[in-house]
Amino acid sequence: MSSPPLAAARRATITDVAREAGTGKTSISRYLNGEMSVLSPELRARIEAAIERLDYQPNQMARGLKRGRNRLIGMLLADLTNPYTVEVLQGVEAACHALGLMPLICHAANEVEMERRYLQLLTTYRVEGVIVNALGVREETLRPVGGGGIPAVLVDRSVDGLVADMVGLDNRAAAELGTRHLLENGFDDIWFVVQPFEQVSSRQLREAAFREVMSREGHESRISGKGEGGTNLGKGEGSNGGARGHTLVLNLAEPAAVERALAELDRAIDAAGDPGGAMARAMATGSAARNTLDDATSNSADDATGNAAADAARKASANATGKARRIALFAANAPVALCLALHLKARYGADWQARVALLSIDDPEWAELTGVTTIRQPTYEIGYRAVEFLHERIEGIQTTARDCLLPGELIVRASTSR
Amino acid sequence: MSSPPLAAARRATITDVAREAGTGKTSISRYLNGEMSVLSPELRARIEAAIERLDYQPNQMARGLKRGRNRLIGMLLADLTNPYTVEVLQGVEAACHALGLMPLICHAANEVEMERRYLQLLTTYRVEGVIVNALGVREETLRPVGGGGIPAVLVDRSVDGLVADMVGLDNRAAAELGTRHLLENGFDDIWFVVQPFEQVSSRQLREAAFREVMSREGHESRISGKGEGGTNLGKGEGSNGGARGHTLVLNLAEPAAVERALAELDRAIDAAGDPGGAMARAMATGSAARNTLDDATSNSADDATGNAAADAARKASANATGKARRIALFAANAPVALCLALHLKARYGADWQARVALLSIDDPEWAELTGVTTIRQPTYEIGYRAVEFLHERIEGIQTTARDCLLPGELIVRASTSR
DNA sequence: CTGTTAGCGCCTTCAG
DNA sequence: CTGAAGGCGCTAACAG
Repeated sequence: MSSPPLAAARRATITDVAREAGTGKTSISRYLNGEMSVLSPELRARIEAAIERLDYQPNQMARGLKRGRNRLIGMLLADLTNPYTVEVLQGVEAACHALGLMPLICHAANEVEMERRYLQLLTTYRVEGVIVNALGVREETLRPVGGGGIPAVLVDRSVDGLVADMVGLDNRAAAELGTRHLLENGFDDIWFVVQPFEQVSSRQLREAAFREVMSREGHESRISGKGEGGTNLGKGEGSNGGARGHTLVLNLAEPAAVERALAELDRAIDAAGDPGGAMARAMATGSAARNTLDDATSNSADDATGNAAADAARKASANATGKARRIALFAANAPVALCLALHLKARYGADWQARVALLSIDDPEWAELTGVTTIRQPTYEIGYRAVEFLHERIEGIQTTARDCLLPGELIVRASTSR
Repeated sequence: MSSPPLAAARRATITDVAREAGTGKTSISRYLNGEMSVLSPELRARIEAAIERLDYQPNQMARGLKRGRNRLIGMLLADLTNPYTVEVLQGVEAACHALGLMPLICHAANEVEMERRYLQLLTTYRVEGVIVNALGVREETLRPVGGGGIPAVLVDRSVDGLVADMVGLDNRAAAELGTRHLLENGFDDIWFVVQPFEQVSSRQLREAAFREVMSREGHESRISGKGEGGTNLGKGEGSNGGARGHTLVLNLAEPAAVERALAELDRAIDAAGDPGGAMARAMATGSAARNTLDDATSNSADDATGNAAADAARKASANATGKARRIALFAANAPVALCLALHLKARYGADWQARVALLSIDDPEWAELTGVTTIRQPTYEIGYRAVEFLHERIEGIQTTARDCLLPGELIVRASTSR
């Protein structure tokens, strides 16, 4: 009986409520803002009733316009496809919830142009602050943010021109943790695989730390996969510390580059030999590689079932100089790890882990399923802290830019454990 | 030289620009709204300059307040952890982008209370519409939406009290596609595993379709896992069509319930026998089950390496009545599939797929890696269409509530292919 | 305790 | 072509 008409009736305004309650707008406003002590119980009751009757809900836009703060913060995400991002988001949401903030989530989906537009949008909506997980950002694009503009805090990576709080993984420590683990478990060749890192501070730090640890421990290391050929492999066999380090750049945005880099990797793996006899086993059980990714290195004319596998096996046995070298891949993050795993599975069959070990920063849901060793980031806390920082800035704190580096946790799984 | 002061200066308003340009606010407003034909080139140039000089950006809140529309739409998500959700989101973003809408993303994180609060928040921000991927919603909680309230379109599932457009997977067809595939590939026992489906229409439809196809094909089927015991298994062996269907409810929100359900599944699997000799192989290679999930059914005192596996193998051989039955699991969505896969891997070792086949609706990134067969939803399109529908509603279209059912695509992988 | 009076930043008649 | 005036829904001094 009291249900409103079906046509989308205009929402009630504060004026309507005032009229309905037989009072002025001010009292309604006071009620809305919880200034109960200043309202006679009688008036208060009338207001309550009126609000109920009209199903009134205050217009946040108008409130914001008036008081100059709208409790909105922007959350700019580089890539929601990355589980890391979703996890951080959970922390952000929890913190916002606790602090009475409302996050506007903007997903740049790996496009710089989107990033620019969203940033622009956020400022025109007058959010009180932004927390930014930026992709390659030139200072230019986020001029409105940070320093002289609206408060900002960076997540996972810093941006060159911009001074602002930042919270993320302790990349140096994490990379060292992983490298040490691989070294201690006796791997002979360690490939650090990472996306192009010129633009992204966290990748830079991880790569640099990897290289530093390797050399500090007396192992040699070099970079490849950046230019065209990547043929600077196979030289300088005379390593001193035993293990060899190698950085491989994997540009996931460019299929051709990915293919080239993976081909280089394959050559190295084939050259290393087949310690566990994985190839033979894989081919015997019939669960061998179906070569789904175009693989430039395999052009043999074997039967369709396992040509890549057969090819690899041949090379391996031909190459066997005696004892095989144990090889491990250290992925700089989950997307890289996934790409590697998919490729390896396609090339070496379901049993690929017997041949190559995989360790990854980030701990995606499939890691446990696959038995891949990982370094889990404290994602939830990263998100939570970011909002706390931002909140302090919004409240006017004037500290100099802070960095919050949280430690990662090594989760050892079958892939690297003996 | 022209960089603004470091202190966060108050943003310029339309009044500032008018003064700076030596004109009235009206002309600025006209410029902002692209009414160029009504401005003398000279004035227009002055305005342009003033805007540039002041780095002016119109306040969207104020605009919205005035004209009554703010180009904001709400996007209420049940669970961002589910890859399905992220994929749909991509479509939504693309469509919003194309239509000049800005989605406010709200993540309920599987909590009904959050859902209620966000819905409330969205309406107080006067979004022009909402697209809702609801979790268990009582009509009550979204009273402000649909029918008499703000335009809404449902994604993936419908809500009982609410009449609104809805777009999602053609669940009947998808479930039939999967079931048929399993039947045709000669599986003897098919378990349809699904989260509690009373509240969620899509789950209901999938389950019902599964059961219907089974019986239409002349196979029997029954439900279990809903109550306490779930001991209604093992009766009525006399099936007519050969294959047996079974629905298992897996309440992921309750660990105890999960454990019980999985235990029932284990019993069935053990009873079915070991067609491929998977157990023996797994134990031999040393990659056998490390029992990470607490498994209530395994309490043998074997060595720590493979107690569950050994236990299972013993039961299996003891149970072998001659020819083993081939068993397949049909997961109603990705979260269920992941839970099953993790459990099976823990119990039967890395080679678990030789023993049980897994087919899942949804196509998460780990499916390809694991070789699990899936039915991929047209997620991107679902999101895109949802926004299109909503946009039409916002523009005032008056059609009766529409349903858009998109087909799923079967992706056959090793798990079920012979 | 309560109502009146100004705006917040912008858009929209309506006269110049 | 251009500008002045009024108001969107709400809050914040000021008086009563």
